[in-house]
Amino acid sequence: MHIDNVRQVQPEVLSTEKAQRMAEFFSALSDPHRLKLLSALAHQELCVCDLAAAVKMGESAVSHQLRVLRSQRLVKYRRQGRNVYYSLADSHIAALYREVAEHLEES
Amino acid sequence: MHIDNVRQVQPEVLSTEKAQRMAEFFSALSDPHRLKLLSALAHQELCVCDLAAAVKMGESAVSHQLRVLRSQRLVKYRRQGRNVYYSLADSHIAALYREVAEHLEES
DNA sequence: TCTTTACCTGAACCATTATTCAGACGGGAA
DNA sequence: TTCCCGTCTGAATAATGGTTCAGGTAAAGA
Repeated sequence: MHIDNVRQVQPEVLSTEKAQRMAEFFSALSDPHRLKLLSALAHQELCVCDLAAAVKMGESAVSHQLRVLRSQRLVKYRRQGRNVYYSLADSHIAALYREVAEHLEES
Repeated sequence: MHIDNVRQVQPEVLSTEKAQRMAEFFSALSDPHRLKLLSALAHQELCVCDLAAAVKMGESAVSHQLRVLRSQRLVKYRRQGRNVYYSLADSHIAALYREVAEHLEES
């Protein structure tokens, strides 16, 4: 054990609150079905039933997953008649996607 | 249901394999303790017992979490005598961190 | 060699999360 | 109003993930 190293690093460690918030954000991205939904929405705005058909999931399951994405503000939505149209919330998501894709390409 | 929209989007949807790999990557980042470990390593290289002290976890728990980070190549390590020193694997991690922090700042 | 320190591993237990099903709500059309 | 369609919700079950404990390996020193 090297107490001096520990003391140096301790103030740099993420606070529990920030670590928690960040973990919740990554959790929202840690499911293949949700990533498929996002990749579909990256292309165009879609309503729930179309999303379900595009990624081959039940509509209820899609609705549950969209709630998770909504809770982290990854998607936004608008109601039009009987349909609710979802789309990506902001541009960070696309940048994030590229970063990760790049990391995963490296063998 | 709008079959034309579904047909347009379907080829843009992530393949199951890629979605799976990406989900596993984000899963590795979806735990507050692992994020604390990474934030410590972003500052300097550390051995397991110092990491455990810095983030106030048991050494066994740290070892388990490091295995997850290793499996996604988020960290690398080298043995020196009885100690194993861990550090961040590459520069994408820092960029990723900034992207997410920016997203989370937006209220 | 025997002991100690640092680290890793597997299994058990507990907590969290995903999926499905059934039903409810809300808007539009008859 | 009544019915249908699209969407959401809550509960039950199944699966996944984290922590702890006990034990096991590897390296250094007595």
